[in-house]
Amino acid sequence: MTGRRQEIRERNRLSLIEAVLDSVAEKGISETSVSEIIQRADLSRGMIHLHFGGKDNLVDEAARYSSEQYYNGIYAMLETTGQTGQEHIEMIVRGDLSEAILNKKNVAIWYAFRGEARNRAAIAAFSDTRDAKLRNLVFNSFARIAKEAEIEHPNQVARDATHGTLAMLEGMWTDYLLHPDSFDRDEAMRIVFRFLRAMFPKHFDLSGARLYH
Amino acid sequence: MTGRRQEIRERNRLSLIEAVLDSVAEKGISETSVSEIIQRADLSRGMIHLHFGGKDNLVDEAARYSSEQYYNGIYAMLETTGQTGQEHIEMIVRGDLSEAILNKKNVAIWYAFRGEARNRAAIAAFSDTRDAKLRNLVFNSFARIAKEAEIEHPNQVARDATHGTLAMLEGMWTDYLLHPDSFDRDEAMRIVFRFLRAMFPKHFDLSGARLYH
DNA sequence: TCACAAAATGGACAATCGTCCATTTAAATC
DNA sequence: GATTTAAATGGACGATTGTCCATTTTGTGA
Repeated sequence: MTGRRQEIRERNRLSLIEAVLDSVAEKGISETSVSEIIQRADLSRGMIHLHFGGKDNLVDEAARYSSEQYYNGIYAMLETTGQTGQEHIEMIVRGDLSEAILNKKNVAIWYAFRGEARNRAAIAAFSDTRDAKLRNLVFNSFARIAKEAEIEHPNQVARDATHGTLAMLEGMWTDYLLHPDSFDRDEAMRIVFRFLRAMFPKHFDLSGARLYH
Repeated sequence: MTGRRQEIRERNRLSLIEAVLDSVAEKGISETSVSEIIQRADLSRGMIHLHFGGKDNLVDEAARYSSEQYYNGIYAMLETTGQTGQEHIEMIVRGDLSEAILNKKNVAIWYAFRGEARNRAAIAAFSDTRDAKLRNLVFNSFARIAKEAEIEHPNQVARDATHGTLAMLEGMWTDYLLHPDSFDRDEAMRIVFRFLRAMFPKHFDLSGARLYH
């Protein structure tokens, strides 16, 4: 009949990955042991070795999976908006600060992994991949905006804008990490757009993209 | 004679703290074991229990020590500069991005601890303390600047400027964490001051504080 | 110089870690 | 329904973890 066998197998594999993410979010990396993982996944001890060859590989895979989820989320949002550079940027900023992406669990996972990235090549690689993909997306939008704005060094300005915007978003994430309950998403967005308006007054205002100018 | 006894005791105590920081910087928190620590400190196994009551307390103490070092560094720099708000801000930005403070070891330590902060109350508290002290310092400077600038809602603007500036610096640290060798300190500063110039054109230019206006 | 006490030592200890495999379970095929 | 085989189980294993204390070392004051 169907590949029921393989279906169960893949479900179990995914259970392990999600168990790692749950545990990392809840207890941190250093308390995410094999016992902890298999208990959360409700599977037997041997499964980690069977599916991933060892705990470290599983953790790496969980980091990869988590990174992929983030990028998919941002990318999906991008397809629901207009095609101008400023609309893309607005969507990335809004998406990056939205409840769906910037929430307690994701932030806990992301910072836990990054704290270990320096000492785990595989995790560093995924961290880099996520960063590079996003950076490229943002740069392309700013490059279009800078060209439209007819300013002097459009490439240099687009680079600065990319760098500054991503740095600010990163800082907002840290704010959220440290004070999730008092964090104000609207305020965070307003500050980012204040920066963008200063750089591209024809393209942004304090609430996001300016469409007609 | 002198308190030679106590002097050695305190030196050993400090050796343990520094051994933790070295190990966390080099191998990460999860590989910083008691064996690793005492080997680096060149002391005997029982010393951790003797001085700190246990490994967790020692790690917490190391986090506190590291946080204090950071703040002392920034504060010392502040005393070598002028007294205007914009000079203070410039010094904080320069200091925060200087080799003395933003270097591989400090960054590795800081992010490793913060990755665990969510699950360790003591570390979260020091992280918060460092953040609150700096935030207060920056806000006071911006409040003076905003007042001088005679703008409409000086307190609100000072808050936004504080929030935005610290978020950006935070993001720059992350950049450095991920790509320490290609990181460009001057570029990072220029971007921050570009933001500040946009908010307070009479007080900042792309290279820092404007003194006369 | 000796006796005292504070400090440091290093190994014993139980608990936990991650790995691995002989065995059992159950889906797929005949 | 019987046979085959891939998947899952769960305990054994040695290594390593952090704690703790009986013992040794060493600075201090008599």
